[in-house]
Amino acid sequence: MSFYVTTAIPYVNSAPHIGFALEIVEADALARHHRHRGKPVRFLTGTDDNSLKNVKAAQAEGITTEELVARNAALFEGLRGPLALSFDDFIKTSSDPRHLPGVEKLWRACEASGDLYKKHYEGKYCVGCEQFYAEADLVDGKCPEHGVEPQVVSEENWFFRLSKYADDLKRVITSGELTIEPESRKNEVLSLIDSGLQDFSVSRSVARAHGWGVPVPGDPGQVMYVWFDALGNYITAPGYGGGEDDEQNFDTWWTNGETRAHVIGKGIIRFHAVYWPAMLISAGVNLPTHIFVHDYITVDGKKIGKSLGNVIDPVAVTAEYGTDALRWWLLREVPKVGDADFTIDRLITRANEDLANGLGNLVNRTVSMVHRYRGGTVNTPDTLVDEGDRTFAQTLQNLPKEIDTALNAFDFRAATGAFVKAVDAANKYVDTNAPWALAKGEKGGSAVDGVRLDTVLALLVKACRVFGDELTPFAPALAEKIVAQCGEAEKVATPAPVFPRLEAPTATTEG
RNA sequence: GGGGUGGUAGCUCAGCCGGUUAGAGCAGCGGACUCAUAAUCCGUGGGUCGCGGGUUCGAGCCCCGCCCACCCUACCA
Repeated sequence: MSFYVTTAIPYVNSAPHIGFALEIVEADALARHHRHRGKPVRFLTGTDDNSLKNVKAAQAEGITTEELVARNAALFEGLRGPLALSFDDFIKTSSDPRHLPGVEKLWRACEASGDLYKKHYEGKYCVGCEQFYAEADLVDGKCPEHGVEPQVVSEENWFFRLSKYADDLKRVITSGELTIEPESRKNEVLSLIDSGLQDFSVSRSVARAHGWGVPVPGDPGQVMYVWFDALGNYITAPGYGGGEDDEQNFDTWWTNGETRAHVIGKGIIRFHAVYWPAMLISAGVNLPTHIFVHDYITVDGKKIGKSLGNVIDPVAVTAEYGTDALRWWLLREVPKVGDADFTIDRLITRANEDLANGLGNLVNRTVSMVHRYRGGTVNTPDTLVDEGDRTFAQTLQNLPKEIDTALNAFDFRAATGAFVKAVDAANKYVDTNAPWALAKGEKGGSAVDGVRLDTVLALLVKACRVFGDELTPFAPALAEKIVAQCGEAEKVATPAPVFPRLEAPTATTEG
């Protein structure tokens, strides 16, 4: 019955950008949707604190790693208001008391299965990437990503016996026990598994980690590879490895949960769809049921990068254009497969088109007419006899199901698209039935027109109420305004625009 | 080097298992209406479906090669 959804936990060496906003808004839309449909929902997000990159970033600023992590984690947690997020839990892997015991338990469970072993390892390691590079990958002896010479590292590390799990992984992914969406990503993972899985290092020396990270149980000279501990957050947060109450909580959301979904970006599939399930199988813990992989957001046609100077601060965008506009763009325009290009212009166009002109105007004209022609009172007919009325009523009735279907497939664009289509149908319905003409007819003595006017207005109010309701997962603030505006039972509130058109920024800001 | 994804109207994208004249929205053009946030509604122009072959009665969809963009991953077959 339950729905548990997570985002990846970003490492916090800088402020959140719009790419993470996409991920967390998608997860939020899912959480709100299922909550709205009456399911028990738990939505987790948090920060990956134990990355060596955080140590480096802190050094560069001359502050302690703890300070840096705390400060930047606050920026991520602070997205809650600006993005209207409804997460139930926020875990910080370096300071949350639940995390350490849970990850230790996970480690020991893998160890007990005989899947952790020590091996001598030597290689060229880039601190920026936190990974080893083969000689051939280096460009002029330097890391292709960061342009610096990697360190030569030689040490004994713990390894995880990933090679052992190829068949298990293939089985769970092929059978759908672990669903990977979109399908193309699933195929990608399967071919990745087929290409051969090698054991991977799950620890590093304390020295290389600058003393930062989760100590390996029983081996104080080593700390866990950051991915090992970071992935663990998905189960340590709901209570794995905690006390009795925690374990009960863990059973509710994970072990016995109906849906356990991870929303992640395409760059970290291997960790989530290969390493993580293997670790869980090894530890005897249930697997996630769904992994949804989103692509990236580009800005003005270019990849997001600090060096390019095109980092978009989602908080600044919402301050300028509003939370609903940004959420709406993320959920309405980003395709399920393929990168999406963000521009302020598109954000504005989308919001004005759908939310102001389409939905907002519909609500406004509907409520206004109820006031103008009926003094704010809705007279609902007992039955619908008109063919057009029935068709329209059917459209409204179908909408929730269409949204369900789309969101079950993680297709946000299809879900919001179905919504917009229904709003369009409502605006057409207004014009087709021309309530103003019916009002005229009634004034001229036509009782038939009067009855007809009641019916049309009642259906429109119903439509607006349905829209207010169904909009909740996507644009919660606007949804609430619409619900309030449409009133209850036979009364509607005083008309006032629920979503004023957005103005484009003045051209003087260019260049 | 290997694997993958995308390349469909000016723009953003749909096109399920191959099946009539390839769709939507926006932008453009023309018209209607007045309840409404200069909103809404109707009509309309616009496409060699990246390129070249092939399979088929029939291909945007399948196969082969190539080009472009992006992602993952490696010197292992």
